[in-house]
Amino acid sequence: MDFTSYEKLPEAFYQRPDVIQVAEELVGKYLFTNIDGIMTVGKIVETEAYNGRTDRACHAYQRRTTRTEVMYQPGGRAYVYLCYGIHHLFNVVTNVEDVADAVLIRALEPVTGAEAMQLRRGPKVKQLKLAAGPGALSQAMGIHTRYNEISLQSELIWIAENKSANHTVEIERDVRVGVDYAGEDALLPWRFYEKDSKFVSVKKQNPRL
DNA sequence: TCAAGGATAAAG
DNA sequence: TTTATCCTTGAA
Repeated sequence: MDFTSYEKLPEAFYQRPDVIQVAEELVGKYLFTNIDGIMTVGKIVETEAYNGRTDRACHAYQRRTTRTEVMYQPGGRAYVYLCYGIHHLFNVVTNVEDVADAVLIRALEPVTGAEAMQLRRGPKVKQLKLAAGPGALSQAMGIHTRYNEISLQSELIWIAENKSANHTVEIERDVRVGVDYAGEDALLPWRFYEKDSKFVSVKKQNPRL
């Protein structure tokens, strides 16, 4: 696979003030990991935005603790945390220092290293499900909470765009998954995914969006 | 439908 | 120190 037309997103991409826009623009970009000597690449097909100031669904909402501290760091780092004691969820920190925002990366379409993803996920997992869902995605890509806080300018985990792609992906918008605890903020249309992609984790939940 | 599982944050 | 809860998954 030739990646010469792929360019790593600069810190400035992540440090912009509107996490909603960043989440939307991350759909169609490419997540790379080079972990345990294995390069894996997937096209991002599903994301969610979390806003630390207004959004009850965000871990950093009205709190600055050991866990959420990384979200207060400058954009362009990884926020990886353990969910339900089992799943490592990968987020991208956005916005500037002291302003806590993040984008959850929820699903990928495998591009390179599908065999490695299959090995990490287990033999029974279907192709379409290799990285469909945030926990599955991290397992497929080798992402672990040990990589919390690392820079996305590193050679371990990064995101790139394909400069030679001549079509933009069509993007659908929906409510976020698994945030019922957030009251009315659970109704915000802050999930973005590639229209008609079979690699998305959850189908449309609110048809009016 | 439901159990798995460990870290987190707030309460005691 | 205890306890409820969690940005989920896959097998029943």
